Amino acid sequence: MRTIRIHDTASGALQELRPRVPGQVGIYACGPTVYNRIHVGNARPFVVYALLKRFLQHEGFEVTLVANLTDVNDKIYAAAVRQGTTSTALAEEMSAHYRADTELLGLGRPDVEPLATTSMPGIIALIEDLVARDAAYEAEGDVYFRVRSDARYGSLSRRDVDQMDQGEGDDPVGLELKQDPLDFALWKANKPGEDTAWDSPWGRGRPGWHIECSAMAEEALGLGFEIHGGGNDLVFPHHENEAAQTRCARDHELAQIWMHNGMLQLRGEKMAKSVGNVTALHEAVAEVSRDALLLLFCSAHYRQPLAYSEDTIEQARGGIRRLREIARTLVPGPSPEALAPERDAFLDALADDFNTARGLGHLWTWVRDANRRTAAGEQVGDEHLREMLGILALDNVLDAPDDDGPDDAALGLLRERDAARAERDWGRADELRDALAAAGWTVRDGADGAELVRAEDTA
RNA sequence: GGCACCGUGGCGGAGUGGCUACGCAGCGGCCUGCAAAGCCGUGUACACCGGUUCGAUUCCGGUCGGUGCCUCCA
Repeated sequence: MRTIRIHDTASGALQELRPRVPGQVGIYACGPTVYNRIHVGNARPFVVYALLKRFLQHEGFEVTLVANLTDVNDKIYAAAVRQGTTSTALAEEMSAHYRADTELLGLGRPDVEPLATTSMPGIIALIEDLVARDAAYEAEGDVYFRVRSDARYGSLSRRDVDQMDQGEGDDPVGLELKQDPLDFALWKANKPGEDTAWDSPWGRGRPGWHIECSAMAEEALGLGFEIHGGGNDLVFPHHENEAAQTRCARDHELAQIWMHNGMLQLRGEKMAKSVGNVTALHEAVAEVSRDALLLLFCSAHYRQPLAYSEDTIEQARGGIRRLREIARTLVPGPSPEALAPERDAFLDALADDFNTARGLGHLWTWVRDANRRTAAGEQVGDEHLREMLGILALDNVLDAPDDDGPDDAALGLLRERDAARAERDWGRADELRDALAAAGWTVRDGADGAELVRAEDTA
């Protein structure tokens, strides 16, 4: 079990992972608001935290990963009205899409996937506690959080409350009810056009955006859990508010480490629904392949912006091809001890703020050294590589495809070509190679004769 | 305007006070009938200007440029 360090946004420094209960780690990752299908950018945190969980498990930790879905929200109401459906139907439809789309990544499910709509008792109880402590107040059926009641407000995003632009752009009603423009809604009274509402001590209504996460995270993981994650666009206001709510209600911090991933960028700009430059996740998986997409996500440090472009996608595809290639020459079993330092360096890199990019450098060095040994006639065991790729959920590329090998027709052509080559009839041999290529097979001539490789693995 | 982050060789992308990251592409070579794959070799890279230092891409200050957030956003 290595010492794990993770960058904490609140302190701006690496923090050692120190679980409340030794060996047990809770991670809460903010998921999407389900009003349309998620895009590749939304997949980055899903991937980062799923892989972090795998790495921590590899290191011997027991990990509980919680990823919520926001299924009640202004955006959902608005989209439902536009589409002539109910917000409940829309949220359910998009939640199902979200599960199916993320399932395409082949990373399993988070251990808990709470919904705001099924967490109302906890949400309401938390708001009641805040009101009882005078950290929140009711106003005509709304409840607002009193930002200035939290002396540490702004500490996560390093903002000075008195320097902040004040005002809530699109909610003039709320502005009148607030005692301070900085305050934000914990509970919103039901309004015309909103087709869902829940009973509360303040009348029928629904929760604000931030309170659900405070409630659901505490319910699933307790207070002071190890890692709270999400995209860095959530640092303010979402996570700042989440932290403030729990702090004021519980006199305890919600999480120990606030971890934030960088944005996926398309042509230098954040990929976002609001920018309108999105590629749907399910389309990206279909076009890029699940394997290359994961490798692409690992190619840069999680905190850095990641360019999603023809070039970076092609490079990721090339990486997968290279792995498939070496898989053909490795044998099952232990790897040479001399290669262990690269495997260890890979693991050390992940332990140091989950630096997958640095880790991959060592993985590629391992691959090169293994290829060198193979070329020298050594049988190289795949154990190290399988271990490293397993953490990245890419060990599948080492396994032969389940579908059938070359059919009789292809093998016949190969035999014919062997015969032509034996007669040094190069013209005929090349024709047959072209015929095999047309049938989807790439010919590899080696010391032990020719073999066929699926063209999709080499193209 | 405020806060945060970033500017590394053709591209992507780590990292470090002095020692090859790594990958892709290119070039040369080995192997090969040719090719593919693999291997070997190959790049006066650290935005600019000052400062600290024996020495800075790395630390400090400034300039320029970019990205994110500033109550919709992963």
